[in-house]
Amino acid sequence: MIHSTPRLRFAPSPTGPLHLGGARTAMYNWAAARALGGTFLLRIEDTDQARSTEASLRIILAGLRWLGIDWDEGPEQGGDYGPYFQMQRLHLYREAADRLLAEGHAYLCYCTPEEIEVGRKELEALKAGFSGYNRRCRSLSSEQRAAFERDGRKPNVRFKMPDARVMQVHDLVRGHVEVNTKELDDWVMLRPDGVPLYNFACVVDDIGMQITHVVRGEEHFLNGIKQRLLFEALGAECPLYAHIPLILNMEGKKLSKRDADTNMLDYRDKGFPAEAVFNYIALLGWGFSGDRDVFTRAEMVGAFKIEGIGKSGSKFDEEKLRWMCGEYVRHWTPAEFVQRARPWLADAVPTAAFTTHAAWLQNALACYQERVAILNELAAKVGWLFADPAMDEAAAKNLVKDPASKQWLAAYAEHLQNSNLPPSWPADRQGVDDVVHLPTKKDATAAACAFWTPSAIEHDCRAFTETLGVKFGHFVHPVRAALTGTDKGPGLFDVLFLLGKDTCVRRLRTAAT
RNA sequence: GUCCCGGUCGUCUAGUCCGGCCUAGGACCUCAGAUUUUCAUUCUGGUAACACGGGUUCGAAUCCCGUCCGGGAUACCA
Repeated sequence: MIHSTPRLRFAPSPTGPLHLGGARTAMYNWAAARALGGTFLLRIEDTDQARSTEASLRIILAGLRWLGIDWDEGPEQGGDYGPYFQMQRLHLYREAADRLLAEGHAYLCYCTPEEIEVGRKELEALKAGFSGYNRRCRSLSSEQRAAFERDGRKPNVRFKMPDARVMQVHDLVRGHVEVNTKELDDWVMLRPDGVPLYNFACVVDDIGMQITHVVRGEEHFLNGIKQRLLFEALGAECPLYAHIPLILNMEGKKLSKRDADTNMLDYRDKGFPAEAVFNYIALLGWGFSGDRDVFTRAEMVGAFKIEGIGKSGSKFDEEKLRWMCGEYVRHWTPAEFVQRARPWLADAVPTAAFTTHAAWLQNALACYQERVAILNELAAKVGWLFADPAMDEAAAKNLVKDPASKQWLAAYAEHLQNSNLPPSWPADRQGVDDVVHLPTKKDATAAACAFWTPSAIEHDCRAFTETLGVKFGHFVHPVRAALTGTDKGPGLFDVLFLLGKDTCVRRLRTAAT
């Protein structure tokens, strides 16, 4: 190991939001740093001035925070190895470039883009395989150089690649790989305006920030070769590299806007639990164990090894992500569920329900905890709790399936009128044991409180259907339709309990007419 | 074109390094059943894979070679 403490980084360029792939890269670096007891830092690669924006940076940082990926050094955090924005480190690149120039590892290139293109075409015509920059400026005489300067040409700084050196490298994920440097260009390190290009800035900073491990997408594999050479030229030891496969869509193509939300914050805003998204992303190329795939961040850190990342590409599966979300939602306590769902309920639930009728609301929402995976699905389901619902098609059908059902409803309305059904929200429900946490504690006994519990209501209802001479199974469907306007949802007696006497009676009578 | 990497159920993967414990395990999806007042949850069970062809070996998903397919790279983007 190069440095005593492992130091890892995530180095996004703020040219767009934090997407799935970036989130995974950040996560693996983060997890490795935490697992190794090292430092995780953020470095902002903002050298693409045309595309970098402040807004993107904010979105990236928010996305990371949302996923629970925290950094020890970087933006809004500081640290001893800053600055952490590349545009604030230009002098460091200039220095390194001068050194490389002086030591003969780099040279000035005066070629115009057009000239480079012409050179490339010529090499291509040779059909010798590799085609790139023809290295014309490598061997410029001082006269030629002076002539270019007189023409007002401003030089790039190019790195001198070895002609045909076989690089034997070890990649933490790919293992032993050999690459011949003849496949590589003399690449540009520094532009005339002093702004560095990716490979150069990356290495100068990895040295400066004492990075020990680099986990990044496989599109950087060849960059890794260029970078190793640069580390060597600069007399520094290079970090351990791990190049991981990309995330693909279900067709095996590059993930696009059509396949998944490209912005992590979209998942947040739709109500995907962050823990679930984190958990799911972790699984894209890494396995917790042979027989478990639900785990906490801490458990991941405990089990994570860079070498354990898979070599084959993985496809993003929305269905499994959705399942994972449900898995997390169901494990929250009812109180937690209310609290976490609240932002998505602003329009669907009256504020008073959260404050003066919190216990009642908690009961009501608890009924949906196993029926919802993504929080934005909730609002559309709970309307019947607060306002007389419109009847959907399936419910309307259930209402008329049996010609006698309207009579049942009318009779049941009368029956409930004289019953111990709890009062309706938002009327005073004092004395009602609203803390039964439906639907998990249906067995609370009727004797325990002044008003009926769901199980007591059911008991009574079964008896009632008998006196009515109707099969219980037939009876419940029209009642559910009348009360909720749909044919799905919580247990019917939870519905009655939550709605209370006045509302139930009113809706039954309305449906009976 | 050239170079690099990969290929286990439809999907994510375990197993591959150190061949036998793999008649290939788990999860999602799907199907069937159970529970049930609906939906959902839960439970039980089923379908489903070592890309193909050659080797090596007593024995190969695991090692070797070839083929095919997929991905990545080949910038004054990162």
